[in-house]
Amino acid sequence: MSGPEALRPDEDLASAISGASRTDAKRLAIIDAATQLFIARGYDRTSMDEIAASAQVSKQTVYKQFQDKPSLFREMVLGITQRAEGIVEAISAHFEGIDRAEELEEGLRGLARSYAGAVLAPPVIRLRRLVISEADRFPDLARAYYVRAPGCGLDAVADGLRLLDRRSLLHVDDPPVAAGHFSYLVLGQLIDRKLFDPSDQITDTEIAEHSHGAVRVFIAAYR
Amino acid sequence: MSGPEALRPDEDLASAISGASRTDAKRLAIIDAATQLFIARGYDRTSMDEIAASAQVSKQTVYKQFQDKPSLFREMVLGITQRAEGIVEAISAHFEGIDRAEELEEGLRGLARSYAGAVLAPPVIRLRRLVISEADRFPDLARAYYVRAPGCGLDAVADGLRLLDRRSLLHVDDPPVAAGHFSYLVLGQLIDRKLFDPSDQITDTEIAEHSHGAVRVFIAAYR
DNA sequence: GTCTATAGCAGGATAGAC
DNA sequence: GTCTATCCTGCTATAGAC
Repeated sequence: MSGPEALRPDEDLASAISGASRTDAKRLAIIDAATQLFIARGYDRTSMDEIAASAQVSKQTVYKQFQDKPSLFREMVLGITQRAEGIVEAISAHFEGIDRAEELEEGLRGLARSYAGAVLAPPVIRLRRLVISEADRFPDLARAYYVRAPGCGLDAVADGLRLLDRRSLLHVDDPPVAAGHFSYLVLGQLIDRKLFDPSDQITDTEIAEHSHGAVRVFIAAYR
Repeated sequence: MSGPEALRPDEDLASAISGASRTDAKRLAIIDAATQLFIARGYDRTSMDEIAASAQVSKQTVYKQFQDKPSLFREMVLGITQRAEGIVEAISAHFEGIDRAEELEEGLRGLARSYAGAVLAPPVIRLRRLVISEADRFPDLARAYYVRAPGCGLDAVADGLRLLDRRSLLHVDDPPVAAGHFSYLVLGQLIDRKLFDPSDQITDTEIAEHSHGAVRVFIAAYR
């Protein structure tokens, strides 16, 4: 609501300069605490008391800022999802760096490694599990997340493959389908492992080896 | 515990003949009700009262048969997982039916279709989501499920690919790795869609088209 | 506007009748 | 061994003090 664009007399100077009112700061603290707790403990096992305590705010303040627990959960998930854009840019950058045929295999390997590294990062995979877990209770939220996170990744890969097709480095008739093949060759099994076993620490070496095989298969099919 | 192999004096004749005591029958009814409810509503949102009511048994009987809610959940998941063996046999049968090079592509397509159909069946995918959802609370159970269900599927595919390699229909140096490629080319994206959107009805036609593309990529890499 | 206190309720687990 | 009734805890959400 309020932002740095206006000085309102009911705010003290410090908060006006910092660009956020006290209530906005508390709102952020609440969202932050909710993010940590929901991701770490799940929806049902996180109580509004815990969120308030962790945000160092009273429970009443939480209910002033957010209508109820479902609303807070929605805002948290949708807010965090916007940060997924970083991955998309990284994917595009990798593709654009592939100019010549000799660079193709190593370029795709590098892409696969950073793609997998981003998706398998502990907070990211935990958020994925959380959203999947609550897909029955929040079906619209799960669909929105799918479009914004995995969907955007797939789109970025499709765009990149279209580029490589134009550069005559690959033959890609149907970029979205090919993007699905690439993405799930690279990510499918690793995501599954992490979803079922949160404690499974997938090393960079494993990711690299897995990416190597996945890229080899992909290139064999689309060269 | 008890079964048809022994007549025990503390059971009446009818239950001895039927092979199950009254308590065993109730135990089964409880497991059955728990299966339906846990899969439909999740762990936290299913109460022991509901399970008892659905099994037409008093709550006390539930607690006589099962120590507590976690125990009941564990038995339910491990019990249902054993039925996954049907899929494994179907996979093996498909592979063994592939004898000649002309049959390869269509044979693998048929395999892919029935593999995907089995894994994406609503109760199966819901169980998968349930186990993933509770992976933090029941890590041992999630690992056991992964080994018994997706793991067995992967093993069966690896065995089949080894067979096709021996028959010189494919070149498969590392069957487990190739099985991962095949399985996640076929299943990855569809599982993801269903995990995020339970209401997404994937048609047989979609499965067939997806399988077609996945098998084309796989064969291009492993022929 | 923020905190303390509490209403109201649901669910897991148990005690005691039969 | 099975059912009815109950205890206790923990949670969401709100009312009222300051």
